Amino acid sequence: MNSEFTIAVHSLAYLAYQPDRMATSEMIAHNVNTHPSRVRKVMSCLKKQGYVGTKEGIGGGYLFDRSPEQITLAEIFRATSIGSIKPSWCSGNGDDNCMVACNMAEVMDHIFCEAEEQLIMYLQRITINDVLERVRAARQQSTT
Amino acid sequence: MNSEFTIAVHSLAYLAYQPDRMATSEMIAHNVNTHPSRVRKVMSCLKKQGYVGTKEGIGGGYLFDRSPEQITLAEIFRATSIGSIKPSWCSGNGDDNCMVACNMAEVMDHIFCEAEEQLIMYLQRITINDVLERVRAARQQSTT
DNA sequence: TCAACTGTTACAAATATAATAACAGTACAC
DNA sequence: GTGTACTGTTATTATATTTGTAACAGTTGA
Repeated sequence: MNSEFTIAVHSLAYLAYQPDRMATSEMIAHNVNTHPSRVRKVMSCLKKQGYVGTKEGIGGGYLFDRSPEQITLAEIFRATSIGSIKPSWCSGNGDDNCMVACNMAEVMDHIFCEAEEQLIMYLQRITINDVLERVRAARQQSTT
Repeated sequence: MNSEFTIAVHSLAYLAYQPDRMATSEMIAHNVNTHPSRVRKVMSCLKKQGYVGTKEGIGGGYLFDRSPEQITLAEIFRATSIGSIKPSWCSGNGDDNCMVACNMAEVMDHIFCEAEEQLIMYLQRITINDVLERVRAARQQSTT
């Protein structure tokens, strides 16, 4: 799977963690441990879908546009990584006369598509707020 | 996801399609449209798990060891591609003092792990025989 | 003992992913 | 206005992963 999903979730959790302040791409990138440009690319996508607000110019950056309890990971997955379950390689057709060779790609495609739907149903149950709660719980455990 | 899963499923469906004859890696590779060496690598793995029988030497090749109705795609996935849902890149720790930065990798890891379990549960419901049936159904549709 | 296989390793080629640089556009401070 | 600090976007380079291919030891049967 594409790691843009990870970047998006981490960035949103970071925004949820400090809800009042605007965060610049540089701040987020430092927290996520990647390049600011990559963060901007992902956040630009999230902005278009209405998940975050942005402000250009001095004092600008990113801010939540909806509440962290409303946004599920399913939505983020759809925005950033739809179709990434299916491998790019597909078993082609080396034998025109064979029923299996001719139709396997289509059958596998369908299987990967449904598999992704299952995945999305699972991600539907997790919100950005849940992620932040889990982060808090993980911290708790590592200090005991 | 790793395409070895696709190669494995295609190969097994091909074996199920002509259950009496042994198929060589070359025959399978031609049908799957890849290199015989890649097929041998995948099949070697399936052999170790007891899904297919192999015979070396003249007249050798691969043959089903269990019936196609028994083998689910979940088993094949586990044998070939476990762990491949999770992206190799993970959001690292650029900020030691931040709870989010420190624990996000662990939280995401857990999410990907559970997501994979969901996927496996879905694949559990599909057997190699089902795949062959779907191939037959696809053929049916394309001729009408 | 030869031919036709598998099993395995090593390496080259192709592709995908991530990092980085660069710069136009925007908003605010002065 | 002009400078500064930001986003948005594109292009390019570096790195990692995936796939294809070759090579050869080991096995089996004619």
